[in-house]
Amino acid sequence: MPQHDAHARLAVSTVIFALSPDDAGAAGGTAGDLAPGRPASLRIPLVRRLREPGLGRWALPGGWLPVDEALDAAAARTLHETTGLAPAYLEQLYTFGEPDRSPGERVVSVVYWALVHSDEVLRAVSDENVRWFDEDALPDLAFDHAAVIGYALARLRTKLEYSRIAHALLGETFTMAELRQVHEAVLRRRLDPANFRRTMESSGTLVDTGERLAGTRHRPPALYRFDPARTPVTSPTSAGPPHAASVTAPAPPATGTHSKDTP
Amino acid sequence: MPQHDAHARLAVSTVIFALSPDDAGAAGGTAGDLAPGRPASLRIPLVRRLREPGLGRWALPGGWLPVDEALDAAAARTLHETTGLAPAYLEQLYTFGEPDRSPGERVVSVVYWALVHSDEVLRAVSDENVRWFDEDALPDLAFDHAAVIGYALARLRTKLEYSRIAHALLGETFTMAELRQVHEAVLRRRLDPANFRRTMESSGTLVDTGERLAGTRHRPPALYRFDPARTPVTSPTSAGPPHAASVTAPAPPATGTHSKDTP
DNA sequence: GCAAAAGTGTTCTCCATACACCCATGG
DNA sequence: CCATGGGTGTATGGAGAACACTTTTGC
Repeated sequence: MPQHDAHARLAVSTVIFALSPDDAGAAGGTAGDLAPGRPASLRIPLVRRLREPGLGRWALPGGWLPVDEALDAAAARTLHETTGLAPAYLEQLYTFGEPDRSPGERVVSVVYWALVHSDEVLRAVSDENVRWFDEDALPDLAFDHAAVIGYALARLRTKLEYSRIAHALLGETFTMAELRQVHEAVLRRRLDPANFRRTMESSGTLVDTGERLAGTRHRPPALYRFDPARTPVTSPTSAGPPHAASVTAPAPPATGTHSKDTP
Repeated sequence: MPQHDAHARLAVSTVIFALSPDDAGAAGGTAGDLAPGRPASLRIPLVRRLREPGLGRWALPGGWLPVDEALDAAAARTLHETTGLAPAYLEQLYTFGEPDRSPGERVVSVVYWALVHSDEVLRAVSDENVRWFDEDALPDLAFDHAAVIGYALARLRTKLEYSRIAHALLGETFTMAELRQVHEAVLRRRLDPANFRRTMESSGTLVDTGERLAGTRHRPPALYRFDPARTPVTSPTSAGPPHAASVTAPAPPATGTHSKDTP
C-alpha cells in the first residue's frame, strides 16, 4: 500500500444491527418471527476482506469517501452495496483515527451505526463473503473493528434508555412481547412484562392497531404500530443541526456488488 | 484554493468552553472569581480568519491533520497553539463533512470539545485575532461553525446531567456555590442550593478540604476538591475503548503562534 | 380443565423538588 | 441586630421495581 500523498485517507464504515431471526427459518407471521420463549439477540453483518491488510479476516462494511458525497450518504450507500439492506436508522458513531490503526497507511474512519427492520433481514445478502454474526460470537476482526463494535454496542444500549429507537429493529406492526424482546436483547437482561407494558403505553409512542395476532398457542396479543408523528424522536442531543437521520434512509442506486477494502 | 487530489482534506477543530470571569478583572481569590450574585455564563474563544474563505470572520481554533498525529493530539495541539490553553477535558464531538460546507474545497472536520479550568483562562492568549465570546453573544461565524457550536452546547448540557465534568471548568478548590453556578451556567436555569448540595455530597465525588473561604461578606463557605480517584468518571458510554481523554490533557510542544485556516 | 401467555391492580421504595427553618459572619 | 448567603430538616409527588391477580386463548 503506497502512501502517495501527505494526507490521511478518509473511509466510512457502518456497524449494522438487526434482531436475530433465529436462523433463516420459516417466513410469514409477524416481524421476523421472534420465538416467544427464549431471548432474542443482536446480529451484525460483516464482510470478508479480499485484500491486504487483514486479508481473509472479517470487517465492517464500508468504503472510501468520494469527494462529492456526504458522510451519511456514503454510509448508507456502502451499507446497501455490501449487504443489500436499507437502514431504518442511521447515526454517526465516532471517528477513529489512531495513526497506526491500519498497517502501512494512515486511515481515518468515520464510523456510523445503523438499525434495520427485522423483516428487511430476509432480503439481505448472505454468501461466502458476507455473513451475520451474533453479537456475542464475533469472529476474529480486522483492524480495530472489534473495539469499534464494542463501542457501538455500548452506544446502542445507553441510547435505548432515553430514546425510542427500538422500533427500527422491528417490522411495521408488532406485539408488546416482541417490543419487549428487543429491549431485552439490547439491554441483555429480563424486563418485567407488566411494568414494560405500562412504561411503553404511557410513553405515547405506540398506537394500538385494533388487530390481534392469531396463531399463537394461547391468548392472542394486540398488535401495535409506532405513532409516526412522535416516532422520529431521536435524542435530546438533537438540539443541534447534525446528528441522526432517523427512520427511512437514503438507499441509493443499488449495485449488488459487495467488496470494499477499508478499515 | 486548488483541489490537487481526489480526496477530501481532513481538519481538526475544537469548541472550547470556559466559565466567564466577568471581564478580565482582578486576580486572586478562588477559582476565577465568580461573582456570587449574578449567574455566570459560558465563554468560547474564537480566532479570526486570516485567509479566504471567510476572511475576517470568526472561526473555531483548529488546523489540518498531520499524517502521523492522532486526532485528539491534533486537537490538543492546535488548541494550545492558538489560545495558549491546556484543556482539563477533551472529547470528540462530531465529524462534519457536508460536501459544500467549505467553498471551493471538500473539507471534513473532526470536531472536539474541551473544557478549561477557570484559572487557566487568565493565561489565555487574547489579542486582535483571538477573542472570547459569551455563549449567547457569538459573532458572525465562518463556515458551519455556528451550528457546530450549537451542537457542542447541547452535548455539554446533556452530558452534565449524567456525568461529573463540571470540575473541569473550575480551579483546584471551590465552594459549593461556585460548583452550583457552573451547573446553572451550563444548564441555564436556577438550581435549589439545598438540593444541589445534597445531590453533590451523596455523589461521592467531592472532598471537603476542611478549609473555608474567608473574605466573603457573610458566613464563610467550605472549600471542596474533587476526589481524584473518582473524578475521571467520564460517561457510561465509555464502555468502549475510545471516547474522552478526561482530566489533564496532552498540551504538546507549544509555539505561541496562532493562526490556522481550516473549517 | 389446564397450561401459558396477555393484561390489570396494588404496594413499596427511591429520588428529585419545594420550601421552611437555623447558623454564622460582616457591617 | 440585621441583612445575606451557608447549611440542615422535612413533606410531597412521580417513576420504576416487585409481585399478586384476573383474562383469554389452544389443546
